[in-house]
Amino acid sequence: MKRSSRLSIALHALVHLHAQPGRALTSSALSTCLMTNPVVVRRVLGELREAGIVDASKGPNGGWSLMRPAEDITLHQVYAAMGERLLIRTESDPGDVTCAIVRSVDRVMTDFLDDAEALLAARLARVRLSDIASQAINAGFPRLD
Amino acid sequence: MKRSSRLSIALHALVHLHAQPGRALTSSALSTCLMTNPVVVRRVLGELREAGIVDASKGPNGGWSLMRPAEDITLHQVYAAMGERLLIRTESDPGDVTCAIVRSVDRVMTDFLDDAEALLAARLARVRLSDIASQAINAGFPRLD
DNA sequence: CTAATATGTAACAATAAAAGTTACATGAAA
DNA sequence: TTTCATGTAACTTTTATTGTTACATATTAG
Repeated sequence: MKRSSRLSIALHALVHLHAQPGRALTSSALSTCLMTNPVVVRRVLGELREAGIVDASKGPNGGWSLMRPAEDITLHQVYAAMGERLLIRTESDPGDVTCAIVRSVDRVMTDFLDDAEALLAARLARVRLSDIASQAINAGFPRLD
Repeated sequence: MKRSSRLSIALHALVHLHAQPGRALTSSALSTCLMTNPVVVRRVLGELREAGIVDASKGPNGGWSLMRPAEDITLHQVYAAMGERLLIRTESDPGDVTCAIVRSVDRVMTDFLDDAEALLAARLARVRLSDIASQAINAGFPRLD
């Protein structure tokens, strides 16, 4: 699989959990849907568990389930829970800090990105898991383009 | 060096060119300042050359120079010239396209990111190379924090 | 003209980040 | 108490980026 697919995996898993209310889904079952590995699913959902978005139960009939309705789960919560960065941070060589030019480039970029990050966070907060789920249901036709 | 440092390298190089008006700087000289390799500098500045931001001349006394004043070079132009992405694109497994959930997650994220990208582009267009350069000059004291 | 010098670029190596995998300890439930 | 699922460590594989070497091409000074 490609890079930075963790957020995509998380959202995909959450929609599946929402689509199967009442019963818990195992990381093994989810990993089949998501075409990945059970451990990868556990790693991703583990972070969402710490944020109180999902919960896991062990033993027979165990697995993952949502901790609150899809209307109350925003993309921003998911994004924050995973410590993900939507913005690529431009990095300079740490050995280069004595150069005033490098430092000012870094400062300008950092200021810009912090600002942009706040902007994105506000927008992410407006998208709910239920929005994605309803799109998935409406788009039940096999459009492959 | 770290990941996604190309934009940082580009800006750093541009400020150096601006700080030495009149004469061309070689990729070798720049690579020393930027603590990287001449070929890396040529690769990065080569993209800016195609966009008409800098130019390169060969032979003795050759090297790189700005094609227009720093006031007329915006971060957006640099960013666009390099085909860089400030936003990380979340990627799903291509084999997964038959799943309606994956497709709708992708669609929602793509829409969101396209929207955010446009927002960022507009903000980048407001920052000029001269802004960064003047910060570098004002910050001539050795603050290492 | 030619020697010196700089870019342009291909090809390959090294590095680092992300994901995949295996293995097993831990805990819950029937 | 057996079964099943998570939690997590350790390791391997994969991929993206950067670094490096090598050399062809072009330009300019002398």
